[in-house]
Amino acid sequence: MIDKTSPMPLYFQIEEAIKQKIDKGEWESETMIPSEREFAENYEVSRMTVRQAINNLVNDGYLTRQKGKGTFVSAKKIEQKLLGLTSFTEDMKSRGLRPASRLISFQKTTAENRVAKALEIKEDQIIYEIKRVRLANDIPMAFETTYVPSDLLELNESHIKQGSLYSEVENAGFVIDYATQSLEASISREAESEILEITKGAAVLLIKRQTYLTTGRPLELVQSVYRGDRYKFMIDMKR
Amino acid sequence: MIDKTSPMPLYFQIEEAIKQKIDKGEWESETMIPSEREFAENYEVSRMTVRQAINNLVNDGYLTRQKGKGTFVSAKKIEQKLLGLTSFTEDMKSRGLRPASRLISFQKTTAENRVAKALEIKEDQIIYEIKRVRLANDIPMAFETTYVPSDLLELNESHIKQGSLYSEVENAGFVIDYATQSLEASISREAESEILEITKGAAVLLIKRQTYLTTGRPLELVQSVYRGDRYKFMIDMKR
DNA sequence: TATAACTAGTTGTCTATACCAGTCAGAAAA
DNA sequence: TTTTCTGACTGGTATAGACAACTAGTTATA
Repeated sequence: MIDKTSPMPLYFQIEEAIKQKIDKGEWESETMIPSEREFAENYEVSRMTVRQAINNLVNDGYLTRQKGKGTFVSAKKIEQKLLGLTSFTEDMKSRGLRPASRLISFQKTTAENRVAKALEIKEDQIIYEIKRVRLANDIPMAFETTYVPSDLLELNESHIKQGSLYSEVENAGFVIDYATQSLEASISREAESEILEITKGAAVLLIKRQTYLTTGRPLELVQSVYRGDRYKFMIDMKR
Repeated sequence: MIDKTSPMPLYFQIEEAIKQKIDKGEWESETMIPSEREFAENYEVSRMTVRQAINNLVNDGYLTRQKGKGTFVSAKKIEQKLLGLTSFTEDMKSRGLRPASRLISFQKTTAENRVAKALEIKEDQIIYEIKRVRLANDIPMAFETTYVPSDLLELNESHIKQGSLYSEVENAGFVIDYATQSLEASISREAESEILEITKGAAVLLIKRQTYLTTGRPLELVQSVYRGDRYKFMIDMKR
């Protein structure tokens, strides 16, 4: 499992071995992984070498250490890293609210000019268009429209209904690299007012997000209309 | 400089010592810092301990290593990270607009409850209250109110008019550590409408920012009302 | 029974040492 | 003069061991 004659550093090999077990689901979230001393004995390396491997994985967010207890597999990675940026679900949970979604429509269609530009595709290319109402404690919070190029992923309604779009992205072997987001204040139009259960002309927060893969290709364009009276966008910038 | 009897880990003390030299400007960007072996000898600790300190600073983006050459101070970090978060001026410049300010009022007053809580001071404590209109290409963009505890800094009108508040902070030897920000959509009230030259009831973006020093003390509370029709808040999340 | 002390297991900190792998300048050889 | 080599520097990898700090369960004690 570990090749001491390889030019690859031992700690790196151990790192990959652990990452694989996590990615393959052998070690699930919250699982305690073997202790540093166990690793050291099994792989016949020093404990410090094991620590270097684990340290890197902790820095990358794969693992969490707890003094006196052990080292544990972190919750899913993408959700953590782009927290608040990608996931309505996580955003609401962190505020102590119960998130839910109601699918309004799901269809394949051709990209109109504005969307095509954002997704860097041709105007007549087929895309998925997903419209959802996002709820917190059963109160409508936002109206969200997502656009995804259909040549990237194979999607159907059940994917959207039960799980995260991002787990599908992962399954397809794609990795999200970064996202850009814009926020602006506006006044609700007729269409949104009804769905969000607010009066026409009420304040709304328009959030537009574009997510990019490590390949450089845009994965999605998400446009959300949040209720101004119920939603506050929070952001922390450290050091 | 390093206290071996302290309960603080040695690597942490070394970390802080290096950070200080960087923050104080003693070691500028691109400067090569002493080698790991030098540190070890000077502080009378093992090289591995020095490496742990440096590793953390590399992970935090303060330093970069180059095998065979040395370890170097990274380009300025605070400006990078907090850019667009702290400075209206920089924000506008990056959009190709010409920023300007018009001072509406500058006074010493006592903190009301809400402000006192945010600044973590007592309700009757003296604070500066600075009200400004922020302009971009001579068009009113935002109405900004800043609150700063008066025991932290000595401020007067000319400080505000000519320069940045932040250069005063620096002069006083303080270092900004992090900031939290919230954004929400609302409807303009009478008072702002006039100043921002918009109709009452137009969409506005309320931005509230709290800035904290490395000492843990809040430096300022800033409340801004941005015109919804002219301002879009942009944010990039990488990795 | 309730509390205190112990114990085995965990990660955290630290040492002293060794050798490997790039970098660069100056000495030696062509 | 130009090229090559050598040596002294840098950070990178790895070892073996020690003790501290914390956790949780067990055992001894009041």
